[in-house]
Amino acid sequence: MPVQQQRLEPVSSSPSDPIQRAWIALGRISQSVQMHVAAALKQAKLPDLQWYTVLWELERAGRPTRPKDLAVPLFILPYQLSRLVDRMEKEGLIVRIDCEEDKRGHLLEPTDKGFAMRKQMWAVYGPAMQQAMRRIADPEALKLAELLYRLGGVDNPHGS
Amino acid sequence: MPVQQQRLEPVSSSPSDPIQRAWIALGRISQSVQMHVAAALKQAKLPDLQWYTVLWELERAGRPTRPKDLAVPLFILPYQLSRLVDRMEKEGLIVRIDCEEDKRGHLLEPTDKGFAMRKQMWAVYGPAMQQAMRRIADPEALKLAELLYRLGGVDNPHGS
DNA sequence: TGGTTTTAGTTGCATATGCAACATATAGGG
DNA sequence: CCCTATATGTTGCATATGCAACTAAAACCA
Repeated sequence: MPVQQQRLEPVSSSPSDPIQRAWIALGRISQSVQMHVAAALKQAKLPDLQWYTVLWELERAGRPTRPKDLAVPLFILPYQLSRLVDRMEKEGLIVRIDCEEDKRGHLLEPTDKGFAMRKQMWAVYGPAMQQAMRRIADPEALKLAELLYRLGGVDNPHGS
Repeated sequence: MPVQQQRLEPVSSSPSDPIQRAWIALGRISQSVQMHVAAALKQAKLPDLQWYTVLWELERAGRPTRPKDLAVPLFILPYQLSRLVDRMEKEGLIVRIDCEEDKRGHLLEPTDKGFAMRKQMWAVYGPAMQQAMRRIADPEALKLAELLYRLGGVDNPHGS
């Protein structure tokens, strides 16, 4: 056992009440609004939000993109993305094309059907998001985003 | 088709930029902090956060509780809870006991092992939450919780 | 009371997921 | 150049999940 200890502090302190309240609120409310949008998409017989995000990232990139470059913005593990791409390719929304520079991987690109699907999904997604967020006004929304990004340690989220 | 229209407005408007920013921040940051805590529990070879929440709600209730009364605070569907209870019962953390008043259902109660497990999980969960939330101070956390609850339409969350 | 509707909870089945192991290609170092 | 280490994706298998169909008890109601 250590003979000397610099300070006497609790080894691992319990979160303060405000922190716990924020934590709980974050879990509950994010789940609630996510479910609202997910339900809207399902009711419209459209694919999952994740599919939208893939299509959107590919469209935003504006060129064929490597899975590994998608994995980061999507917060997704490689094997998860691999199967997600499988399903989306099977539905004809994206295609895997050979990558000349690195024969291990490939490039992903939306098909025309993929572009169309993203638009179609946005027609449901947008209004559902609006509805889910209807209780806060724009200035509060900005404040909320700012606090969240500070919490997440993101410095400059305005660019993307 | 309608002969007269009161106003000329887009049928379903796109969310404003601040709303979209808040939406995206909410999704990303909540996922990020949740994953942080989930990883800490997994690394400690402890069960999922959901198990904690079940144990905690049962402990908080202070008496045997019906699944249907848990489903609401847990934001969980009946069939999900049914299987969650299966697994937790198999691990000896909770028990199903017969309900005299309503023979359809039963009551859930933590075992001693269940109580112990909740404490043990909190020893990891608490510090992990602290760590995940370390970037915001208490006053900001309160502001965040307030904004989130307003967004979710919850009036008085201070009680629970 | 007898019949219908609701509520509480479970389950069969198809699909999705996590994890660890795998295949293959590139990069790095003597 | 060869040998090892690392990076990029994929996959077998066990487990978890969503959905719809199901059982059974309670509530309603005529």
